[in-house]
Amino acid sequence: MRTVAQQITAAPRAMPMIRSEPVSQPTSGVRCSSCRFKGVCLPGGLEPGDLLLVDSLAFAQRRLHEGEPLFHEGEDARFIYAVHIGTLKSSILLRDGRQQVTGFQVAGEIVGLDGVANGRHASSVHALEASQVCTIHFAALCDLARCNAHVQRLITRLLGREIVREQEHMALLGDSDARHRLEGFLLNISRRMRERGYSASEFHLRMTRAEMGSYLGMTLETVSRSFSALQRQGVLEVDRRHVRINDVHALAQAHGAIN
Amino acid sequence: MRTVAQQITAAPRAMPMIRSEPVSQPTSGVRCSSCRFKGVCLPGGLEPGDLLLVDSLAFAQRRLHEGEPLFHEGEDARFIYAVHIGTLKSSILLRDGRQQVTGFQVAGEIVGLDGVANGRHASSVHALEASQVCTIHFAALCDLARCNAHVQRLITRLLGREIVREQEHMALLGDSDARHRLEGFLLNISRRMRERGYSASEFHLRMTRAEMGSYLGMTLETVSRSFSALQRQGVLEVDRRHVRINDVHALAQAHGAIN
DNA sequence: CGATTCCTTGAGGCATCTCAAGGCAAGTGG
DNA sequence: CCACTTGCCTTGAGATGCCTCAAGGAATCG
Repeated sequence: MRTVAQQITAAPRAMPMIRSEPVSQPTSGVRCSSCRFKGVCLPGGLEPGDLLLVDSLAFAQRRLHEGEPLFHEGEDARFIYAVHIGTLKSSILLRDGRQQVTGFQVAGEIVGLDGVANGRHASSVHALEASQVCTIHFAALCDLARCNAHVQRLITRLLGREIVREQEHMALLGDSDARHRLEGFLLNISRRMRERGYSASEFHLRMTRAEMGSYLGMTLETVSRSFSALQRQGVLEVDRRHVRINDVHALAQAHGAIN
Repeated sequence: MRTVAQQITAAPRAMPMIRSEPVSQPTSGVRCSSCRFKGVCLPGGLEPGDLLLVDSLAFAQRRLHEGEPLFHEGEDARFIYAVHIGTLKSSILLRDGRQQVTGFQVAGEIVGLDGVANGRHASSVHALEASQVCTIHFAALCDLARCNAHVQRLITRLLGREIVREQEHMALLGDSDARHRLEGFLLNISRRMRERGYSASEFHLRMTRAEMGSYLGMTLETVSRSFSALQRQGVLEVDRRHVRINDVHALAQAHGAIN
């Protein structure tokens, strides 16, 4: 239990609370409870009562054009963002000036969590297509957590999942074979598409070969050649960014088992 | 560098390791407020009053022999752990059965955060030398957070820092040149040694060439050759696991600036 | 229609991997 | 105390998968 006094003194000192600050055009008032992605997104696993609590934050929306940055490495990090429509890409700057892609985010996924450690973003995020995000004032969310253990657990899980996701990425990068890395990437996309009600076997990639390559630790030429090789093997059919996996289950089996 | 851990290593004779059996019984009652690492460890940045609150958890200690596991991938994750003495290694199992090292932890660093997402550890942790950890019941820590916003912020920062740390590791892996990756690794160790009051230029590595290689995405032979090359260049002197960097500052400069 | 961006494919080079041999230090057992 | 074993490291030689460089095709756009 906490006292009212603690609640008052502790809250505003950490971060100034500016709730629906108009970063761009605030299409204010989007609520999780009526969002089609509530199952997989921020409030995933929350009970109806707690969901209403999160609704009270009434996330402002922000639209992004293709290529537009959401935020840059080093910038002030007061918000985290949930992808509502579209696809984003996260990246970090390497010491030699190259950009390393650390992730791709689709609807229902969260970006900006790298900023909660010290209030500065450690990565940059750009839109790969016309997109829309919910801007979530992190301090406000934390305030909710103070009144509600479920919301507190939510934040912890959110950050914890991000840690696991990054570990999975490292496991992917640990694969010594370029073709296998691409397979793993495509299977990952496939699963996320399925979880969102889209086809697991046929989808449209939103990123360039170079961006895939950066994410997977290879050059764009090697990505291209790996696609061609997988097509020759009859694993998939690829036409530019459109991919059809012939047998997702078989591929997953083969990928998991064989070297 | 002489650490406390080395004094301990000499004493006990090697004994057969039985996997799941806890070797130590909790030496209860270790408190953060009297720990030499309180500045860099879990309670870093906490004010004295809040520190006493964390003290109330009175962490049980657990001793680990060299090579002994702290926990395994897939196991129930109710605790997180702070390294009190010694060095740990975290790793994940790749789909081909190989073990990929994801991190090394020294005194004052936290392991087990990958388990807070869904209550199962996503990685395994082993002791690289005789070590000692504080076992922190995560749910109990979260309970404290409910009474105290600073502790809540502490947990968030803890998880957030882990996210940033993993991103830094990915940035390291993104470096295309093996020698540069090794340099980056040594500079990282150097910084952590300095932060703990040890020499930044001379230290003893606790892991094998193979473990370094796994962490850095190269074979043990390439690690060895890279060490030799750096020695030939006059950057450092290496004798087995003992490393002396001739000019840390110059190396950091060169590493940051040049390709 | 030219400019641009993205992708594919080829040829050659090279950094790293693989395989192999040997050295050193520490532990083990006679 | 000394052979023997074991684990770890170093170095060499050859193989290779990926990178670099280069050219050209296809879609998109102003």
